[in-house]
Amino acid sequence: MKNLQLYKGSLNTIIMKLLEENGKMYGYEITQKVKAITQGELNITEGALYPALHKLEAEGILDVEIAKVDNRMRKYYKLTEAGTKETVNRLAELEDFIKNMQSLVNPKLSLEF
Amino acid sequence: MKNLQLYKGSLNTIIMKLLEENGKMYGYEITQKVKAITQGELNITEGALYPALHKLEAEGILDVEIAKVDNRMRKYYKLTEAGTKETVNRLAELEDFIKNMQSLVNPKLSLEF
DNA sequence: TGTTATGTATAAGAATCTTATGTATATTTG
DNA sequence: CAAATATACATAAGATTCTTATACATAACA
Repeated sequence: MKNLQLYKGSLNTIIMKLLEENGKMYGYEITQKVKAITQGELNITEGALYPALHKLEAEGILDVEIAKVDNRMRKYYKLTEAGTKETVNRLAELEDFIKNMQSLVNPKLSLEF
Repeated sequence: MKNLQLYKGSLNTIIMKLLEENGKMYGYEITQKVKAITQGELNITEGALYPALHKLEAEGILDVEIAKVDNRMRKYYKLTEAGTKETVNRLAELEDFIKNMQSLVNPKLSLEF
């Protein structure tokens, strides 16, 4: 993941959300999708992505399915049942995180909520 | 910092923002303030806080001033000039980060902006 | 008098990331 | 057509940030 310390710890949540939305994706596709959505601001590095995918697979969050397209290997990942449930939690945690950060950074605004 | 991986990398920004707002604060005060603002959700641990403060001081972001209150030591930290400037950048980065995360997590919503 | 609160500090280890490198095929460009 | 870029996966070394545990010391409370 390129750019900022702030993104530390958010990669798993990003991966899981994208898979929840798109059914299945392969690694390179995830990097391109994130780059597109953030208009080039966030570039996930392979050194961060692939170990993260392998770990999520080992934890039973993701399933993998190997394919060959244009003579090149692709590893499609998708959420397992457990992974789908866990994604709900992660997204709730992310929402709380964002709310807390906004409260910290913009205390006046948070009084209105 | 207790709780979630998500908060990784956000501690420096939190510290700097609180100091920008409150002029000067000491370590323990920061932990209590954060706990109060997040309604107990975010508990900064000493093992994270003190090394972070020392590093920010070494980087010239913070100045320290030692005081003795009720026979107990306090180290008051405040932003240096450079620190004040840097805080503006960090807060802008945090805003971008939050926007990007919201785009990733709620793509439909982001289309409306 | 023991526990909790206040206050700072560090060390060992875990987790996550960057940077660099490696392998391989396909496509584009000069 | 050769070189560069894009596609696609992978890992290893090192940096950074955090958790957990421990340490020291005073004040307040039960």
